Amino acid sequence: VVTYSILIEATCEENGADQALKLLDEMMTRGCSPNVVTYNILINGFCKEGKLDEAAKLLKDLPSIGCQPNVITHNILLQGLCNAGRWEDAQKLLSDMAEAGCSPSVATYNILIHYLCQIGRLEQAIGVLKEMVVRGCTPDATSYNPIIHLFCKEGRLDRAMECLDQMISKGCLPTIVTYNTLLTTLCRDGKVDQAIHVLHRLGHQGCHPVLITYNTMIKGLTKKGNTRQALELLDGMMERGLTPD
RNA sequence: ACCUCAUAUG
Repeated sequence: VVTYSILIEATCEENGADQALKLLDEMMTRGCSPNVVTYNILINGFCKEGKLDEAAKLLKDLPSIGCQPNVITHNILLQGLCNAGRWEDAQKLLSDMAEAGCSPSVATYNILIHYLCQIGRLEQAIGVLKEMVVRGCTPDATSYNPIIHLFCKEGRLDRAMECLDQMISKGCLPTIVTYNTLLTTLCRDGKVDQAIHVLHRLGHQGCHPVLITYNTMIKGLTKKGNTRQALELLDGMMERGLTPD
């Protein structure tokens, strides 16, 4: 079943999910039973092609085929619906999920937060963040990053920095993406000194600057006319084994 | 073997 599932995934990517269904038939003919992973792969294939109704139908039919959908099955469809902006259908899926006794995972909430932030619904996104905690899911950096990004986009750098402090105080480790988001905004706003300060501190949270980090900082410094310090950073990045582009 | 992939520079 693993062999066939891998092949079905590759077929989805190269020839589409409809073609992959033929391979599903073949595996069953040969006496090999697909499992939930096999079906998840197919549902994901349909979603990636925008064939959401096909994906939804397959999910709905699973129990009668003798396969119980799991949280990943639902997350896959949820992501597809969000990408298509079908928020109502996404809500419906969440309630179906609850009804089926399938508990949301961190990824479930992250998909929702990311979507809400993309469409600028900051308050709703924060609502989901709070709800996941109540429901026993611990937010991770993927939960916080889109919210920080939206704060930055809306010119609320203060709230973004607050959010960073909050995640750290709750024991959630920021990633370099978190810092790149903040550094970009600091540099754009001309607050390069503060950016430098943050750059020097991100190592304390287990993060390491990457190429994007340096390009952002160097841009910020040169914009301020501080070419000397920009050149120092160039040396610094090469010392760390990073190749300038 | 399956779901989140988010951040720049130009």
